[in-house]
Amino acid sequence: MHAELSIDEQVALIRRGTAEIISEAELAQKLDKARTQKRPLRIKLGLDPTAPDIHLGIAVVLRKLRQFQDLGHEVILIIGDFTATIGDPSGKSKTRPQLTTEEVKHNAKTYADQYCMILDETKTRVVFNSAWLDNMSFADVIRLSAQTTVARILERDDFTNRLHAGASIGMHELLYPICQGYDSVVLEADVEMGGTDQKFNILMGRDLQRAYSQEPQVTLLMPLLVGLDGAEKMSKSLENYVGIYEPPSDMYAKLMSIPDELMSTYFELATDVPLEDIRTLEAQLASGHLHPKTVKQRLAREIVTIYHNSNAAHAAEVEFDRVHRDRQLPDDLPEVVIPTSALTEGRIWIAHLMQQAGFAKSSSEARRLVQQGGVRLDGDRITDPGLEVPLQGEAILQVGKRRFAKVVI
RNA sequence: GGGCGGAUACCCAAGUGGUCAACGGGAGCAGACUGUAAAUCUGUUGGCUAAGCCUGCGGAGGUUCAAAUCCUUCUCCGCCCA
Repeated sequence: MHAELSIDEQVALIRRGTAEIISEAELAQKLDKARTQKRPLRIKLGLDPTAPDIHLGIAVVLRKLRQFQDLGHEVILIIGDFTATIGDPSGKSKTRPQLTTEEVKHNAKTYADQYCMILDETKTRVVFNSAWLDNMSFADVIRLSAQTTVARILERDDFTNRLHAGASIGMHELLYPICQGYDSVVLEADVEMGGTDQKFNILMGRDLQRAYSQEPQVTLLMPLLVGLDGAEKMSKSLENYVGIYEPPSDMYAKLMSIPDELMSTYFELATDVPLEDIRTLEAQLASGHLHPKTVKQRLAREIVTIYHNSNAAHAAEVEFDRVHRDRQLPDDLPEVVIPTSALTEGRIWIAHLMQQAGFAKSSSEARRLVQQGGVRLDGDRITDPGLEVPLQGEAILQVGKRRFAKVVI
């Protein structure tokens, strides 16, 4: 697709959004060699099958891989089914739980079903690292371990910090970077991609490749996308993520909730809006020519368009304005059917109604919400936590600003 | 192998016999304000048709009128020495 680009142009394209490339010169060299030898580069990405839902954070890396594919290269996704049983200690302050083989297999399959949303399937190979790691003998492991030193492994921040803080470090965790690095050796990877938290592991791959007389892989690191909370990196477990399979309206609303300061990062990492345009937007925001909300709406539209289409993005925007700006009811309300058995003489306690609708985990919580004025029935605020609601036909239950349900018998 | 210290709610962290459903911070939730957010302010955060009752401070026992607090034991974790 971009095969006519010069090497410099290709490097510039790849550079967008990256946090670090080790090194650009090596990358240019490899790109050049690939062109003259007509051999696509092997771009490696290790995926951790612990959290199988692809979100915008992982998409940052996948989209970069897609650029490589568009330049004619091959992507190898390594499902770390073997290494997941160890648990990558990266960025963790404590030992990760080890997954069972069954859990890993299941998660890995989900990934494989999802990556094609972003990647070009014809240029993607999916491999499981258990294919070679499973079969290593203890002697093999010892030989491999001999390629590095304890001091080298302990250079890693997470380990040093934990050691210092008196936290436990499992022996097996020390082997994690070696396993991942060995993957690169087996695959003879030309480039390994990852988030900045993967720097150490990826660099270990370079060391091991040299030890096995291979040309070391280029290390390409993407920034970790900050999640919706504006503080932590986007991750499933922190529930601050936008999944690429989410419905347009959810995706749109979630994106509108990011702090303003995050907008340009999101534009740069999660959309295809050209860098010059992003700089223009920033300038107009700074000078007050553009309202932050209009810019954020553009962002939300751009992203929804990537994973759905522009019509869906537009519809999501209309919906969002209606619910959040105009405080109207959403278009389609989830319906909650209340069995007649839950009624006493045609009435139901408000707390139980809320629980039925899934808006409160306990009647205590429901009470609190009522007392705090967060509950409305057919638009009227409810103040009495003991209220017995007479139910006939249907009613609109609202809890907080964004949870709605149509209650029917 | 020996010595010492620790485990409290979503997380961090007070509390060392009753006044403790448990200080404080973070985070979450709700309300106000907004631009949808952020920031700010306020309230709230075990359960139960509740001015009451039940469960609860790593697990299991025990002492006591009364235990998160004392004793025994078990599990897990850290530190120091070998």
